[in-house]
Amino acid sequence: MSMQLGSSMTGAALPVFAHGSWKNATIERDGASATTGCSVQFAQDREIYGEGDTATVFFKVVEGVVRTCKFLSDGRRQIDAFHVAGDVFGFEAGVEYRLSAEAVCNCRLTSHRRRGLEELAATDLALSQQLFLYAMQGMARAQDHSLLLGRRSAVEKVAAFLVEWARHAGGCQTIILAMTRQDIADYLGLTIETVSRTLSQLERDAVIEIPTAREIRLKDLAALHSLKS
Amino acid sequence: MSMQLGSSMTGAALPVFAHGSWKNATIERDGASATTGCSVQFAQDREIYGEGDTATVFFKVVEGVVRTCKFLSDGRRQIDAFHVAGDVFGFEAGVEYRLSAEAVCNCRLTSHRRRGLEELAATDLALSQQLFLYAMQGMARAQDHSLLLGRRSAVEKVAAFLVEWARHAGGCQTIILAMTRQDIADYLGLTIETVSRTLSQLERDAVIEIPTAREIRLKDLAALHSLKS
DNA sequence: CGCCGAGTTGACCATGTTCAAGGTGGGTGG
DNA sequence: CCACCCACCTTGAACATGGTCAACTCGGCG
Repeated sequence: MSMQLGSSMTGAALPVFAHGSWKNATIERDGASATTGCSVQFAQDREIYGEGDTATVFFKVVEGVVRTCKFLSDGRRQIDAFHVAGDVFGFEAGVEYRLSAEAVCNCRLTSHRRRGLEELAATDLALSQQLFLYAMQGMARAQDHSLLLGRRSAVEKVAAFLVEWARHAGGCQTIILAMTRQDIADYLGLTIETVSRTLSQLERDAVIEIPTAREIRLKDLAALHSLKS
Repeated sequence: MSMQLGSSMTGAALPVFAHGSWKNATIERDGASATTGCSVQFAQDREIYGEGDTATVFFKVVEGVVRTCKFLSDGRRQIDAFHVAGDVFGFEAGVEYRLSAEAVCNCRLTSHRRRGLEELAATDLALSQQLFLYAMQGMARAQDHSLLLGRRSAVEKVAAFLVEWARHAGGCQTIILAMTRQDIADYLGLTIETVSRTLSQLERDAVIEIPTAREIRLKDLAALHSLKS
């Protein structure tokens, strides 16, 4: 029985522990089911867990898209990240989830008991290192997001989002958005109207094409990259 | 010889590995100097390292304040965090520093060779777990910062900054700012003028008092907390 | 005393938000 | 099959928040 802790953790060239061959480490488990993923499904917009819930399990996306977000008391929402197939989310240092997680579309996930994994990690150095890498990449992602939110204009934000999502979509020219305009807005720290207007403007400028609302064709990738600033 | 990886990592009640007593773990080292901190000093506004530099060492603040930040090509700057005594910064998963680090004021740091630490971590489970905790807390901080930058107004941002910094200042009523208005602005994703205006407004509202520019007396902490929204 | 960098303040402006109206498309029920 | 509905999206106009530009103040230091 084996568990692979996610392509998101091994994709980039990030040699953490230079001496070891931790890369693509696959965690072998002989028999016990403590860390075996249970397959679970969530329908669109279903809450997977809420901020403050006790974090007994974490998840890996098999299929679909998940958003992790925080809410302010008045309902304002900030989406921290969209998680796609292979991504791990909901792994916490503390006892509670620090964010909420919701299914952007119908999703298949595997859930993993945290306790079991931790016990395993305590004896398995490679796994420990993998968890570390997961955390470091999460930090890097959040820091990049801060730069996006703090210092970029609406066009720059939208362009950055499209470029980022194009990678998710496998470098294809036409990207299919799993999320609504509201999701995009809450990810970029904008309103739904500004996102819509900005996309329309980009289409008028012949940088993109929007056949249907959820389908965006990137006509001028170079322009998009320079718009990111 | 021993190294303590920072109060910032052991301060909060964050039981990562529930079975172990990792808390306040002190890394013992017998003899070799690979991970022993060298004491280093940096004058105000000196660069400690730049984004893209090879990350051979990381640092722990002994005295003073350090900012870590990113720059856009046109000079816009986003400060990711201010690091105070006890905080570790500059520990990277990859080969390069992902942010720049600069001394906000005259600083004393200890620098630690990364390679040495990694070799040690490969054999030392407690240290491995501590590094993991460092990364997880860094991720949590960056995520909170994203919420601040994306979904809050100028007053809310400034109020949040003051409350946060009050903790750094040991819960004292009067806080001494090590950083300039420009630093605060770049941390909050605002301009220097907006920060200044917002502080003035808070003073007019009798929430704070500003005896000198770098000294802020928090008169109404409850009001500040509610302004954070 | 005068300079200089940091901070403050004001007037104007631009970007993005708010509020409101209309469009579009997929699904359901007659 | 078509009509209707509803959620999602787009567009417009007025508005507000924060940015820009510029003048001025303050305090430290030669």
